[in-house]
Amino acid sequence: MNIYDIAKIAGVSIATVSRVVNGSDKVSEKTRARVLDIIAREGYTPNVFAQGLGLNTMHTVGVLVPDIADLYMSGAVSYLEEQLHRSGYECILSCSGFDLERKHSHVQMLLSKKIDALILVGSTYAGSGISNTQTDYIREAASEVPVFMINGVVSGENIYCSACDDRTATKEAVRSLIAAGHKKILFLTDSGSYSAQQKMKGYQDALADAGLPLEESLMLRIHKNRIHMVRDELNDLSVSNALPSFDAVLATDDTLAVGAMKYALGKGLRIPEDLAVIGYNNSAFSISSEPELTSIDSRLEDLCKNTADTLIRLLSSGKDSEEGDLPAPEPLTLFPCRIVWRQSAVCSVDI
Amino acid sequence: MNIYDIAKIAGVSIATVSRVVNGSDKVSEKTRARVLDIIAREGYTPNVFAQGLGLNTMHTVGVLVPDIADLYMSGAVSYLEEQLHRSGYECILSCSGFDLERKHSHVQMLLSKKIDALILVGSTYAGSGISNTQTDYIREAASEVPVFMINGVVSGENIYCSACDDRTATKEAVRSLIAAGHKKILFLTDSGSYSAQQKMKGYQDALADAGLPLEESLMLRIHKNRIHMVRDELNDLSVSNALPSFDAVLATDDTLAVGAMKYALGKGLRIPEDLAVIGYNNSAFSISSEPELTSIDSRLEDLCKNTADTLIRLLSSGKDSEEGDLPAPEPLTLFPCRIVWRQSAVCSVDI
DNA sequence: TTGTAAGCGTTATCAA
DNA sequence: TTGATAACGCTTACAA
Repeated sequence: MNIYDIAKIAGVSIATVSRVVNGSDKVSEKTRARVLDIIAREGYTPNVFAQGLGLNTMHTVGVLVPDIADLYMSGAVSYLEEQLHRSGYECILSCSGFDLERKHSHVQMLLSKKIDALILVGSTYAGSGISNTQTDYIREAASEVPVFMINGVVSGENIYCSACDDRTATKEAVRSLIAAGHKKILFLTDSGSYSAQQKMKGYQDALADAGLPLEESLMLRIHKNRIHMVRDELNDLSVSNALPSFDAVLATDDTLAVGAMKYALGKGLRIPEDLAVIGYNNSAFSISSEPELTSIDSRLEDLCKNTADTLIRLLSSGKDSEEGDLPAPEPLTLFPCRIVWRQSAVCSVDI
Repeated sequence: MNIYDIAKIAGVSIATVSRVVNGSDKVSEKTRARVLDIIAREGYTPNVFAQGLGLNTMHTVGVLVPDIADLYMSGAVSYLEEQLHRSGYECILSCSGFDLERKHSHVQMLLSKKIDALILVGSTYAGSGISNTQTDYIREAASEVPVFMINGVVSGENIYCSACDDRTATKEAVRSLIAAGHKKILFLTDSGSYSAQQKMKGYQDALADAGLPLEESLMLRIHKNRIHMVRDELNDLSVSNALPSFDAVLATDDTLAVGAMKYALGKGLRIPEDLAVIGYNNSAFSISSEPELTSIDSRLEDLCKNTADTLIRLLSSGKDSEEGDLPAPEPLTLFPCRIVWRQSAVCSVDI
């Protein structure tokens, strides 16, 4: 059942059917009603490939995540999909992992599907910030479609970033740990991404402000972010005397924090008395653990809302252009984080 | 840059370029090399809309989940996406929620995108099994493309289901609880789906086998599956004396189980001495909690592998048809579950 | 081995 | 208000 069939049944031309389908006002009410009727009765839907060929869009957005099984990413996709779907866009989801080459090839594949825009979720796509070569493929992509980054900052034409102020948040959290009397605070991460680096800077800021020394060994990067693997890796380090003593942990992800708590519990330490723990992202893991985890809320929902809003605005500008020419979107929107205090670390400063 | 441009540069016809792109063997090596060279140099990729129009496929699969933020669904999508991507298919992800009307409209929308197949993740799409009207839209969809169900059973032409044997697994788990001396076992669910019903039947089987009475009030369906909401709902019921006393819980999802543990901890109960708890799905929540949660592994990865395999097999049959005509796929593949014993309930039977 | 040309199902321009 | 027709970029018989 295609547009010719409908036209034949209705006794009109395909142009008229097309006008009816697309809600043109240059159709008589009588014709419109009849055609609409037939369309409904025959269950006709326009062929999206043909539409795509003519209009050069299928109203899809590419969404790339390193790992959809991670609560942070799946939360982001959940927010994004909801908003985009409501505006008539569907998501082509792709999972790239953390390897640069695979990220690049996944982006290429998404572009080849003629997506209207590309969303990259997670700071891993921002590279380490050391060199531009790690993010050149993003600028390359941005020459074809607008690119949106969630919690990553990359500069370039047609690239729009939404991130939260990890540096300030981490600094505040560590300041509170220091105020509570902690002296040996372990910074625990599994990543060297832009975001992880910002957090580390915030950690260092707080230490510097308090006049505490910066100990290399207290900034620990481990390899896995699965709870038991984190626990085991800490145990291994401890056994081989490679782990300095510490009385608090600031982890760049809730799973790392829970892993650290498992390690501590195994050692018979009391939380937060012997060891205070602060996680990141305020995920469901922060309330599933025992004691429940103080965690930094990275404002994921707001980042996603902001992203979806500007995406829609950008894609629909130039269309009806009724909208009075809104100002160009910001290349970077930064949201302040919020610390959610629970039992694993208590608040001891005004924030 | 389109096929005409490449043809012109290479001094051949578009048919030849097309043949080169599609790896036809009816091209001389010399021509192929030259064309390939130009394609690479110019960075040409075929327009997928035009390809779609001609071939009536864009190599996409629709993946519908009620809620991608749920660990079960995001785990499923993770496995599926990986397998499908490897076979050259991309996923259009859509989140429908649990409302029948929205499920239907999301399926329609996916079909309108001319997907090659549809995957429905989660037993919610199987309806309650009471009436066929709840699943008619699935059979309707199956008349257009093959439909695959993950952990849901719906009968119909062109519908392929992968599920795990929830009934037997639950029965075994409850049998163990009974053997350990538990008499008042709470069956805790948030769903009336096919899968939840199978689990309830398994629960009832075990009670019947042990000659224990079936108490209506011990089969509790609550409304939310967020940890704190579960805890609070149990607390509310307890306060209003609507909660029977119980010494064990079998929950149809790990989050429910963790919520029940939070409730118990709030009451000062010891786990598993005063209250044994068994969850479902063996998700990361089962190891993030304290004590860690005994949970029934619903074999998600195997369900997804099976689904992706038969999907690929089905879609590529009739193509090269080199494959010696494999047998038709089974309409239902059932996997046995595995119980993963941790601290919240100990194993007291041979399984 | 290569080229010509029809067909895929729309949208949009231009005439009527 | 309507209709005829070109254009979108590809695949694939069929011819050469």
